[in-house]
Amino acid sequence: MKATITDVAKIAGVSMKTVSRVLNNEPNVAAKTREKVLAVAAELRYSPNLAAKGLASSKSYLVALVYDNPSPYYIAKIQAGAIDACRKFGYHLVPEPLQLPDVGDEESQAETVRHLLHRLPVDGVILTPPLSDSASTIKALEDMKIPFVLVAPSGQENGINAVKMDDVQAAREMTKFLIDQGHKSIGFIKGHPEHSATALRYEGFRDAMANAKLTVHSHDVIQGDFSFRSGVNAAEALLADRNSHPTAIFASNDDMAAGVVSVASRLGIIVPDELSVCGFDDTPLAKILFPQLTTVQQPIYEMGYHAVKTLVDPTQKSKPAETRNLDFKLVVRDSALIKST
Amino acid sequence: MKATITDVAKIAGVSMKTVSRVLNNEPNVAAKTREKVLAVAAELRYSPNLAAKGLASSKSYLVALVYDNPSPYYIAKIQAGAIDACRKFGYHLVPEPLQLPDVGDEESQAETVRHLLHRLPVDGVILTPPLSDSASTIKALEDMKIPFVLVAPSGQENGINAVKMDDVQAAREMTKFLIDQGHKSIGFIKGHPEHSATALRYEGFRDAMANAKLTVHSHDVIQGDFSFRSGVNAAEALLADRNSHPTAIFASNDDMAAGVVSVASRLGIIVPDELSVCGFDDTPLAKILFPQLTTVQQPIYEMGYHAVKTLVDPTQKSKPAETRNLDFKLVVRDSALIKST
DNA sequence: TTAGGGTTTGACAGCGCTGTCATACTCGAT
DNA sequence: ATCGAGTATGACAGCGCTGTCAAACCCTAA
Repeated sequence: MKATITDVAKIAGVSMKTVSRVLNNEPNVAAKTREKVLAVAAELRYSPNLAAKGLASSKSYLVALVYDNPSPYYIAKIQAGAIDACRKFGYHLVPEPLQLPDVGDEESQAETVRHLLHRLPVDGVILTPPLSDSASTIKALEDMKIPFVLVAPSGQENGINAVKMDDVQAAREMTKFLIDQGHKSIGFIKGHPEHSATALRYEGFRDAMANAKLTVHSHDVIQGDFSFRSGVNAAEALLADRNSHPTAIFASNDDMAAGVVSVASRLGIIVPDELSVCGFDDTPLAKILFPQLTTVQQPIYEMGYHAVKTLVDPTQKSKPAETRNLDFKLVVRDSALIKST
Repeated sequence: MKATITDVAKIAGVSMKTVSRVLNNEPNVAAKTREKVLAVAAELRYSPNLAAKGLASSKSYLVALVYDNPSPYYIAKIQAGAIDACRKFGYHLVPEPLQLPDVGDEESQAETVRHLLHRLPVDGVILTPPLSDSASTIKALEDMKIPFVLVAPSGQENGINAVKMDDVQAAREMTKFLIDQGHKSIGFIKGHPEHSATALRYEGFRDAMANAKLTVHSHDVIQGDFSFRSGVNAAEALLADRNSHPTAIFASNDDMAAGVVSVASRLGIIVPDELSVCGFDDTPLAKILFPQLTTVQQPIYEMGYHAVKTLVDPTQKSKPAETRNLDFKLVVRDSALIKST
C-alpha cells in the first residue's frame, strides 16, 4: 500500500542507500541518478516514515514547545510561528503545556519538564516565558543535553540561545511617537511589578521623555498590574482633574489601555481628540475596542519561528549560541490621533 | 546513557519480551516477575523510545489536530483538552494548521490534508470546524483509512465519530432563564447567516419563547454577523425607542453582546437594571466587560478531550461510531440580573 | 599506459521495540 | 503417575530507515 524506500530503490534500479541519499540531499549523487530517483519517488507518492528515520538516525524530528503561560493568545502565536518553521525543515511541533496544578515551585517545574522530555525525546525544546526565566528548568535541559531556545527571557543570558524583543526601545519609540504628536503631558501606567517587562517599558518611557526634555510628574505615573481593572483605577486617578489632565496616556499593556478608554468614555472625554491612549502587545482586544488602540505589536510569531529555526536549521547549527533581538512594530490606530497638519 | 529494554531485561533476569509485556500491561505475566521488572525499570528510569515502539508496532502514538479556524481561542481550548487526553493515553498531539493561503476551495483543502498526513502518518485525526463540514476532507481521511473525529460538525453525520454540543438546547435554556427572570419582551440578534450555529441558536430562542407563550415581534429580531460592530448596529435598532424597548437582549455571541453593552452604556441605559444582556460562547471578552456577561459556555475543552479519547482509548475502540453531545453550561454573570425576590 | 585521488554506488548491520510462534512450566482431573 | 489445558516465558525476525565501510568507477597527471 504505502511505498517504502525499498520500493523506490527497486523501481529506480538503485540501492536503498542511494535513494536515501537523494531524499536527504546528500552530496555525491550523479545528477542523472538523482533525477530518476526523484521521479520514481514522486510517482509512487513516497514519503519517508518518520519513526524509522528517527530510529535509524537517533533523531526524532520533533521539537517541543513547553509552556505554562496563561495567555492562550501568546502561546497560539508562538506556536503558529514555530509550526511554520518546523514545516519548512521537516520537523513537527509537539506542544507540552505544564498542567497548572504542576506549576508549583521552580524545582517541581523542572522535574515535570524532565519527566516530559524523558518520555518523548525531542531534538529541541522551546521555553516560553515565564519558564524561560526558570534557572532550574534550564539546568534540567542542559543536564539532559537537549538543545533549547529561550523565548523572551528577562535576564541577559550568555552562551544560551534566545529570541526576544527590545521592550525598552519599543516603549521609547511609542513615547516618542506621542511626543511627536505634540503631547507634552503624558501619563504612564506601569505593569505588574513582578513581571520583567514592567521595568523595561517604564524605562523606555522615561528615556524618551528625558530625551525630549519633558518632565515626568510623579502623579502622572500610576502603578498597575496589567489587568483591565487596574487600568480603570489608574485612569480614574489620571483623569481626576477634568480641567488639567495628561493629553495622552501610555498604558503598559492593552488590557489597561482598554480600561483607560472605558473610563474616558464614561467621563465624556473623547478619544483621541481630547486624550490619546496607547497600549502595548496588540492583543485582539486592541482591534475590538472603539476607537481601535494604538499599540506595540510584539514579534511573537517571529520569535516562535526563529526559535525553531535556530534549533533545527543545519545552517544555523554549530553557530555560537546567541540572543537574537527581533523587531517590534508600532501599530498606529485611532486611539492616538495623527494630527492633520 | 539512556536505558533500553535490553538493559532492563538483563538486570531483571528476564527476556526483552517479558519486559515489553509488563510495560504494556499485557496479561500472562506472573505477578512476581511483573513487580521485579517494574522495580528495575523504575530504578533505571527507563522510558520507551516512541520511535522504536512505533516502528515495531506500526503505530505512531501521534494524533493530529487539523484546523484552519481563525479563532485562536477556540483552537487553544480544543488543543488543551486534546493534549490532556493524549497524555492520559500515552499519545502526543501534533497541531497541523492549514496555512491560510491554502484555504481555497474544498478540494485543495482536502489535498493539503492528504499531503500533510502522508508526511506524518498519525493514528488519528481531529477535524475542527469549519473543516469538520468539509465533505472532501472527510473523504480523504476515509480513503487513507485514518481514524478521525469531527468536532462540532453542523450536519447530522451518521456512522462517523463526532463530538458536538446542542446549540438549540443551549439557546432554549438561556432564553428560558431570561423568561424566568420576568422578561416578556426579549430582543434577539442573529449570527452570521452562513454559520451553521446561527440557525440553531435562533431556533432555540424561538422554541423557548413559544413554550412560554410569548410572541416574538419581528422588529425584535435583528440580523447580525457575529461581529462587535453588527452588535452595535443591532442594539441601536433595538433600543431606538427609549420608552419602549425590550427588557432583555440575547445576542448570538459574546462579541455582539459586547456591542449591545457598549451601546446601552452610551445611551445611559443601565445594564442589567434596565436591560439584561446575554451572549453566547463565553469568550475571554465576557469577563473583561463591565458588567460581566451572562453567556453560554461551550464544552470546547471537553470536545478536544473526548475527540482524542474516542480515537485512542482501547476501551472505546471497536465501539460503533457515534455523535456525542457534550454538556454546555449557562454562566450567569452580572449582565443579566438575578432578581432578588 | 598506469597510479592516485576523487566521485558514485551498494552491502550490510543495526537503531529499540513488538508480533509470532515455539517452548517450558503449573496444576487439577483422571 | 499421566494427560491436557491453560499460563508464563523466551527466541527470533523484522518494522523502514541510515551509518559505516568497502567496492567500483571516472578522470587526470605522469
